[in-house]
Amino acid sequence: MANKKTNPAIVDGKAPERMDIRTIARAANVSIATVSRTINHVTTVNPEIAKRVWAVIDELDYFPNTQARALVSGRSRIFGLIVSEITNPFFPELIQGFEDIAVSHGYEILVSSTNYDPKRMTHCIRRMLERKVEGVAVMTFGIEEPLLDQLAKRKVPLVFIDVGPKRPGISVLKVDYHHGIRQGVQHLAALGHRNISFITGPARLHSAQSRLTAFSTSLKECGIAHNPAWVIEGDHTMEGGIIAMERLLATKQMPTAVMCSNDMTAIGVLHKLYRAGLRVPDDLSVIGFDDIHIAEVTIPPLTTIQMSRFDLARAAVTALRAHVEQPEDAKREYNIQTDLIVRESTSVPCGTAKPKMAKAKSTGKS
Amino acid sequence: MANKKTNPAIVDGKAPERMDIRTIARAANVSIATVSRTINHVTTVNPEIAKRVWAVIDELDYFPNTQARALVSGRSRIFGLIVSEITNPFFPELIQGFEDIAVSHGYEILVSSTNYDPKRMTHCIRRMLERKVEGVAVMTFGIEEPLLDQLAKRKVPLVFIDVGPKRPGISVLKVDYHHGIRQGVQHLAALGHRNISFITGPARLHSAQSRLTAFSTSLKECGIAHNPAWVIEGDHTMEGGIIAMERLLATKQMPTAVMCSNDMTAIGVLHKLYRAGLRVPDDLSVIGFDDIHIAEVTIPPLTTIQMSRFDLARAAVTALRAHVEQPEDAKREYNIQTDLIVRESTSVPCGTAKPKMAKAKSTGKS
DNA sequence: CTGAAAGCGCTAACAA
DNA sequence: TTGTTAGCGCTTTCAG
Repeated sequence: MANKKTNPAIVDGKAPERMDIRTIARAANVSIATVSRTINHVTTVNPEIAKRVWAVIDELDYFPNTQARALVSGRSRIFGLIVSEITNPFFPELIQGFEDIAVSHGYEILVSSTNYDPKRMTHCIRRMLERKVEGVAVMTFGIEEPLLDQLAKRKVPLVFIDVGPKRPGISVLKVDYHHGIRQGVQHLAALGHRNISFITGPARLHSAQSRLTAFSTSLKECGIAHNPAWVIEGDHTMEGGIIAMERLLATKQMPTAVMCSNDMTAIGVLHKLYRAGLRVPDDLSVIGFDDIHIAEVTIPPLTTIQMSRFDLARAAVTALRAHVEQPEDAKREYNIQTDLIVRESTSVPCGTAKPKMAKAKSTGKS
Repeated sequence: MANKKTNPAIVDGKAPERMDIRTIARAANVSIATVSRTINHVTTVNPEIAKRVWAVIDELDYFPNTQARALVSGRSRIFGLIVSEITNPFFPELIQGFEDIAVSHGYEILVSSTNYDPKRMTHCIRRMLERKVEGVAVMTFGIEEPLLDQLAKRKVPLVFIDVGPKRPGISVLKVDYHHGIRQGVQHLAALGHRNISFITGPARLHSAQSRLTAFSTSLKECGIAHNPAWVIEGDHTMEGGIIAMERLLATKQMPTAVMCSNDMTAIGVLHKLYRAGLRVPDDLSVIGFDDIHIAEVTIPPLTTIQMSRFDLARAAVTALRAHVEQPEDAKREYNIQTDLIVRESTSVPCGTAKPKMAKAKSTGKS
């Protein structure tokens, strides 16, 4: 009784129940192969016929089954995106860009946040592998080895930030931390600051190290002494910023300015200073890093170093696509710039030019 | 002549190239059906054999191809999650919870933000349909009709916030705005405020309307007059909060307290007041809504009404799973509570005697 | 340029 | 309890 592919819709005259490629083929009076070619814009299809097929597709409101497509073609058209923690505003802004760009190129994205938990990381890699992602952007500012092995073993194209193994299929987004951080230090130096503290990110994160290194290098460039007691370890969270600032307040000699490894830390610092009754920037200047959206409205608005989420997202997608679509001309490295954004959390050192006012009132505004 | 499924790996003695179910079956000396049953924990499999199969699976580091599985079973195990804008901190916190819970039940999630753009919305529905999501949580605080039609037509289970059509396969998360907002108004009233302003969300969003209604109702309950001039339309963004506050500052008679439809608006308000040289809560009390993470460290820390992202996420996943797995006992409605969190942005009205310590769960630290 | 047919890797009857 | 087999909906040779 070999009825070929037995689509009931075809057997009797009733309205097709299953909206599949066969239904379209039948309605357009062509073979499923032709429908497939039409959908995939294969140029050898007779334009007349293609038009007819499209008409049917539109009329019946048909769209191909992605699962089936992926299964047979081996291409899922999904990119994975792993971030440290989605609740840090930096990441949603990055995700947004990544999504927009990926989607505009026909890819879907699978986001997952690891919360710095190796277990989660492993699990999330596994999920991505199961869903057969065609590439993964690891935007965690720090590489976990086991992760890498799992992914590399399956030969999934990867993009990292800052550092990554030099291997085919892997690209790295090189962030020029030094450029922006030097601007920040110079800005502080120009204001007259000589005693500058730095609150780092988690010590094991490579990007946090890079930022710290950029800071001390810049300090040297400005001929400013580097006081190790003023380097406090934070963890890129507000809470970490608060704790770090507490520790800083407890030191013998206070700095006149603080640079933070990211904006969330700076927000924590601002908060702690507020609690301590200290004014920013009158008593202490504060500089952040990232330039997340809310940095514009902190009190006072945060002077910070901008790292473009959009550039990061675009470079990541570009790299991944290159690996998938034209492996030969996939670049190994992409450069990302950073730049100082001066707002109002920086000023001359305490006791310098501006006379202290008795009351903490509004500081200079635009 | 029918070599069965011709897996080259099986033909010769070399290491298997394709890691599929057949490779496992062969290595474990069973049929692929048995492997499939083992993986799916079908109880009729002989424990001895199952053990052997699992051993092989572990050894070869095999995992099933999700695409194939989805294709044949008709179950993608993907839930869609649509949010308004991922860059509003409220949403990442919700996404995080949704992801955690969904993943713990074996579902993957596809997130997309509409940015209040109907075009994006349509496109994103389409993408979800193509990926064959088994359900969609529409966490946009406002329904767009066309969206609904598209999804409903395909009979995809849906979860909405606040309102949604009463139809099988659709659940609604009823947020009890009134409970928390009344607490807020009472808190203000107890402090002595009689002149209270409300900055709304986008007028077309149902949730924004509900919050406003809850506000005016609560006002009446406290016997406070409702002054329409003090109801300003915002848009749930910081910028909107700034603009709304500007308009409020321009009114003839200023209120002594402001309630905001969400925390981002409140943050904008705080910023504008800072700019205007006004102190919070001395000159004006401010209350937010949502209790996003940074509300704890705004300056001053924000008194706000908490709506649990985690409860929302859990209810959404629960509802979706119910529709998929036990349609008969899927609930139509789920209730979400809201509660006042008193911090430091509220105090007695300007000009009143001495501020007294606010009671309730104050989070005053050091 | 178009159609027939062979699977992609897996699940789910149906047999044994 | 286990194995055999027929597809899920689509892409892709390979003929015609």
